[in-house]
Amino acid sequence: MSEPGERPATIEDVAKLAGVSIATVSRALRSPEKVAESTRKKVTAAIARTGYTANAMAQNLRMQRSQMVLVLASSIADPNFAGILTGLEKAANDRGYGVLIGNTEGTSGLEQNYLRFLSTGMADGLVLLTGHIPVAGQPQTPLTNLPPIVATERPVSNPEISYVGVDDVAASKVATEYLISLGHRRITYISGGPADIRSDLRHSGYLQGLRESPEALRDWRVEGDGSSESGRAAVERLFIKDDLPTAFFCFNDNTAIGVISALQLRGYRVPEDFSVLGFDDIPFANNFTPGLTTIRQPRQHIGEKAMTILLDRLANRSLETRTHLLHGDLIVRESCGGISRKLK
Amino acid sequence: MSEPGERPATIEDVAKLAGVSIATVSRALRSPEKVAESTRKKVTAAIARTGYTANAMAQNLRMQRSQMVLVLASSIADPNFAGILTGLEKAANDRGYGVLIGNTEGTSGLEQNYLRFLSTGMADGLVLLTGHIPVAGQPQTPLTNLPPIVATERPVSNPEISYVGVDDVAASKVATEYLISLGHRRITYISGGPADIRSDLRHSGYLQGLRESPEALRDWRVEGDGSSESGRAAVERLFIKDDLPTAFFCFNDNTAIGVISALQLRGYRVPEDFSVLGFDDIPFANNFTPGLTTIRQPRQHIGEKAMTILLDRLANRSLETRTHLLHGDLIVRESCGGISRKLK
DNA sequence: GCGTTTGATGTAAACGTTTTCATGGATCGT
DNA sequence: ACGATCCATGAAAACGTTTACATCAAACGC
Repeated sequence: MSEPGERPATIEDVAKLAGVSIATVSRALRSPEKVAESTRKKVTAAIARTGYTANAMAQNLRMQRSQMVLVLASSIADPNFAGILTGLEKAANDRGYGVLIGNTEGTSGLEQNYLRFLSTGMADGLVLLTGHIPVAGQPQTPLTNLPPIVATERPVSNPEISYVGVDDVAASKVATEYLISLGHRRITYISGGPADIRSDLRHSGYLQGLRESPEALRDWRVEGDGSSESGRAAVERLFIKDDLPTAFFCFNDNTAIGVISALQLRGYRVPEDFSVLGFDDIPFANNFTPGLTTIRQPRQHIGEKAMTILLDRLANRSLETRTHLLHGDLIVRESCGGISRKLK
Repeated sequence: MSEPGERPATIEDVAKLAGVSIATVSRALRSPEKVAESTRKKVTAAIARTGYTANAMAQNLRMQRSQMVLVLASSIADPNFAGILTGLEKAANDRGYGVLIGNTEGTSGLEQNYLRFLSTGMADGLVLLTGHIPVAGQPQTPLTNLPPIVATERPVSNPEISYVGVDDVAASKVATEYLISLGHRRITYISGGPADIRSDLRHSGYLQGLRESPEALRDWRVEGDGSSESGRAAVERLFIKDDLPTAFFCFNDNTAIGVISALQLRGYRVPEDFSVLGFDDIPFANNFTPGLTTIRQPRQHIGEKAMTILLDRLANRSLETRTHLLHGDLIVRESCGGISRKLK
């Protein structure tokens, strides 16, 4: 029904048409068992005729909620973002929640700006992909009384905040052991920069892996920052010293790609001359030549789990904050090989 | 100051503290010129003391709007999505709007589901990245009385819907002319599948490019579907016939990557033996080896422009629907070369 | 000085729901 | 047959705003 120029039908229109009160219409929709079969039918018919849909603003105002979750990311373009968002979105939608996104570009100003969704009640909960708790610069913004928050992708050190992510330490250990099993004894870890906690976690997993095989034990860490450019730079620095590893374990796939292209530029081949192992399994890892051997982040699962924890918390505020680590599989492609050819 | 367990301050708390009516508080905030300097100061002070922030639900209910835009995408993982979303989000945020995202996965069921945001008034406008107008399967959902809609990334053929995107025809013509200028006379176009209008647009740009040079004029179109796998398959089919081009103009970068890897697998080199030109300039085009020569989509600009048009329309409903085409630059990297070496 | 304009403020309606409480009729147990 | 219980429904309050309208004092023109 609903004519072109017409305003949307309200609960009152339905009530009038069905010959009942608005309370009954509301009940027929929200708790049908409380209303007589016969009148429920009348209401249903009236709803169909009017094309009524409940106004969400009015509902949410009355019920003091928004059915909306704010997702704050420092970069939408991050290769991991899409997968995680897919998972977040799916879990939210399954439970009737909407996902509001905010791109902070790492600036505190934008971050503050997005927090308005929380303080005005337009969002009930917060998912942080930024790696830090939004700092309330203004005295106005009360850090106390925060809504439920869950961090993903990058951990946040705060007991009030749940975290869901891959088990960096365990996965890095597996990765390192794999390199050792291929015969490598000189393995460099290229870090993701000092600001990123994950870089330290992966480093410590790498150390645990090395510890299994005493002859390989050398904490050989070169600083990078997670960009492919920093991977290239790291390789160049190693060549200057002429002290070279036979394998690289990189903080992420971007770095690994940088490492590989730097090596290729110098005329070396991967995996024949050097092995390179990444982290993330970004969508492109498979299209790269050579195919990247890497640790896969179960991005979608991470997103789903994070949203589930958040919504559970929203439904039951007394729930504990949790930190939930998911397993990251080693994906073997072509960028790692045996030590045979050079050994040095 | 807002104590821990306390409920957020309302306009009434502020009014009481300032010794005025709630109407005056509202006016002090929305139209300060209507309130005396002295009382405005009292109100401001009271607001600071209570930490008051207006409840958005109440505001929006009263004002019959939501300050929210729904973005419907068929795949969040699409390499173009992040850039466009960044632009959409930026423009929306600049004007106080929020961005609600919905991942339809191409299924009509999910699509319908997300439309609830529109019909319940949780969103004021719609951005479509799906390439089609959501079909209302149920008689309930009235296609009449739709909110302002703008399509991006994929055109939608409907006069009621604005469109913002790259000028596919012009850009494809430039791409083809570039290949011709390198000396190529046998140029294949690998399509993006029958379902995608853009594939036809790019094809017709390709034809226009060929027309400039009579000796190259051969409408040589091979069907693909936009995936790298389909690029690979297209190459294989050409090799079976043993009728080979010297250059490939591909519907998108994914296809181009598939084409290149198929050629490399057969032992050919790009660009020495074949030239391959893509479309999109996906973030990875630069990291691929060889670097992809391609047409760059100004993703962020597209997003910003689309959102601007939508919000303008929201502010002034009588505005015309528009279709706005942006220029796509040719980005020259390494995947295209002269014809010299083989000529055949 | 007296109507009239002006300016600042308060009162109350409205936005569209959900839900508590009251009401009245039917059903029950005895 | 009568009080108690139950069930379906309606009236009205509440959620937190914005804004049309009323009010009243001060300033104004003459």
